[in-house]
Amino acid sequence: MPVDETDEQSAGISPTILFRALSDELRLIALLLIRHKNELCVCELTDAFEVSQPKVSRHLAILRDYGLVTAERRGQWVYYSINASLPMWVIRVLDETAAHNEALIQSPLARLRALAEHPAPKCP
Amino acid sequence: MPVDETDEQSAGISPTILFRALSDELRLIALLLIRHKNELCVCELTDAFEVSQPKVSRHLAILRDYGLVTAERRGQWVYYSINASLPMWVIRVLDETAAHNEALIQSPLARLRALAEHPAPKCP
DNA sequence: AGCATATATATGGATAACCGAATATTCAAT
DNA sequence: ATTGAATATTCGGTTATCCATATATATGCT
Repeated sequence: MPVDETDEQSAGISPTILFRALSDELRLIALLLIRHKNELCVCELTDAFEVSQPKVSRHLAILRDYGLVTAERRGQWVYYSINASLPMWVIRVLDETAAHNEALIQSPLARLRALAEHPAPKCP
Repeated sequence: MPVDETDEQSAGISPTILFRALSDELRLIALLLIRHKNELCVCELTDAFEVSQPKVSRHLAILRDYGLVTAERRGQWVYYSINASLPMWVIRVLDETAAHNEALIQSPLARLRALAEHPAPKCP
């Protein structure tokens, strides 16, 4: 289990914690997707990754415990966004990573878009 | 437009691997110190961290295996430097981290400087 | 109330990461 | 060749991480 993030906001995240969060591919890509789409709910990410829902939920919980994302419940869905109080350098690390590794998020992003289209997604 | 023709260099490091390398505090600080000082040998880092030599050596081996640093033997010493063929975005991630977390490297850096001074260091 | 959907958590087990201590290797100098 | 210093590697053990499965909670609808 992660860490005790007692402070709700603006806590300068420790670099070691940040990089540990990013060291898992699903967490990294999820973060980049969330940053790219502004917000995403669990079922969208579950579809995007084609993995089990508990797996996505667990990793999102880690990102939340680390203070990287915030969760907002809206109806039956829980939407995750980048924590607005993250220091800018963390955002720059994310964007730098995204900008030079487009292939990373490519297929899950394509799946996200496909779901937004025709096949009547169950999530939104 | 793709940039890498010389595939011997410009080793595109996987973001996941990069962040895993940085997720250990000793490795992260060692990397930042090496970047700051241009090159460092094992005994200097061992003194800077005040930990055992095998521990430093093991972590440097990981950084080397991941392609983040290169090692050059000079006499009895082995000097580690940042891998010159790392993509720029990786360097920017490192510098961004260093610039906004000065406290991280503070004490080992002070110890490095102290060693460069009076007490006749054994390494250099 | 009762059912369906979305999300979260708990459990047990496999694998990986890290560590300290001991041992190897490599080089320089006698 | 032997010694000593610097570095690298191996070994056993502990802890952390990840996973799949099962179950729990929460919301919405009828």
